[in-house]
Amino acid sequence: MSTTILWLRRDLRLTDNPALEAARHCRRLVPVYIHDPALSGRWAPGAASNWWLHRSLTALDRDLRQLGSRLVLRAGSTGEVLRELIRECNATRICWNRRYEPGLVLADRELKLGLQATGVEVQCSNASLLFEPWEIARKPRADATAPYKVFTAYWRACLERGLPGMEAHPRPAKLPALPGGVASLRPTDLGLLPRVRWDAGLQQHWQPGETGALARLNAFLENNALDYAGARERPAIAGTSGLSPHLHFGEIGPRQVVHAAQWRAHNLAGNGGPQIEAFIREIGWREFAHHLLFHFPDSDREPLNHRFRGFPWRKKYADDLNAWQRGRTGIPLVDAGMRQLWHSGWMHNRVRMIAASFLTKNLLIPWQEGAAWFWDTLVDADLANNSLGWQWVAGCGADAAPYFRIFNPVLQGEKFDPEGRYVRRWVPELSAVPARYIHKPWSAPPSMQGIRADYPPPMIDLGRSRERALAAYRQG
DNA sequence: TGAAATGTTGGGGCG
DNA sequence: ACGCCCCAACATTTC
Repeated sequence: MSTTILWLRRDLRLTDNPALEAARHCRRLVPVYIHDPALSGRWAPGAASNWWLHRSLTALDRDLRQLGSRLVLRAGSTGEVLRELIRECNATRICWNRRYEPGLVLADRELKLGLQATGVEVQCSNASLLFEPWEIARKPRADATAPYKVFTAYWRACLERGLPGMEAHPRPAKLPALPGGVASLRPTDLGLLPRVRWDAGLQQHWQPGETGALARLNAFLENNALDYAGARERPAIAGTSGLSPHLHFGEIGPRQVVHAAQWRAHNLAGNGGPQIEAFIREIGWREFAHHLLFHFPDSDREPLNHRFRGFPWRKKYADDLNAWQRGRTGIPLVDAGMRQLWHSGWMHNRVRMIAASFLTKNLLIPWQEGAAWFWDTLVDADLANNSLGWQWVAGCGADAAPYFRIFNPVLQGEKFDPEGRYVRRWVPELSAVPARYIHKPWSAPPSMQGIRADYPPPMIDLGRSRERALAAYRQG
């Protein structure tokens, strides 16, 4: 009887895991995670992402042990580690779930061919997307296909094809045991945790791992789904699902999410439907992002719209970029968002758009700088989502916001955080400012300012910088 | 998944 | 009763 290796990557779960499903019918199963920093190329994961990974691997090992198995941790060059492991345990078969980032696709293909050439059976599956990136395509001519570049058209094509709503592969009740004597590193050996323990904030906000992911999903569908469309716009409310980091690491899959959401809609008599539909559409944006990055593999750093290649971004902006990163722009809603990010490894989506608009439009700093900072600080840092989001805001992406759409953080605050609860939570220097002025404390009469002295004045005039951006975008 | 400027309408105060 | 102004509320357009 055979020994099978289950190579886990961004699919750190036991439910609805096609590679696990393919692998588990064997005599001996070797679940392995390989830490191979060289593989991430120019996008080495940031500290927040590494923190999450550490916790997630720990949780996965615990879950595997409950089923009579455990997680083997190795570090080094992926190909060498796998070959060595195959030799060590006489494995005849290896199963994994695909990744779609540029570089990894090619590396996987080479690895697969190399392993097959040595007589190892390789089986690849899809655990992380509703549709493979090549599965949805336009047909501009009868004899040609092309990737979508407009979300609504893309999503319509997905819906017409039909979302995979089938029941997920259930979590196995038991897994084949590991062969004896397979060595493993401990999670701490991977050096993923920060040397300076700044992660207390992350700790209190998140529960990495499959159990935490499923708890999030259920709590969201139970408590927030009914009012999703409205509540998700309000950063002071926990109205979003909070699933993004869990989805990134594959602690839960989009098929499970969609299936559970549709089931919930089915049980919500009447008006629940549109709300759930709005939620599933956000899963659609995630799919669209992966579709785009797969077909335009340099869109993580080059504008998709080539007219932006010579765009007049500012050249010297180190101090301004630093003020934005630290949440010291003097614009309350922007600062609140940037501090939420730093403290919790996450930022509410509406505030992401506003903070990104401020950086790229009001400050005219290249979107790549913002993307790099988000990459370093977000627990849900995901190359496809991050690249699409920044290009969308900057106006150079697919289906992008038109150049003249410049968020006014004051109006956005008054609209979506009317009492200023979000700002007060993350910018305590402003906690005594009356609601009327919380989003524009500089305009409060001196008698009732309530700003603590350590809060900076606005670093830039919103009106004038808006005009400057419009001029730059018109000519660019 | 904007904002700001401009245009239109209609009610109320007032001479 | 009437015209006029003011301005809020809403709609349209422009960036």
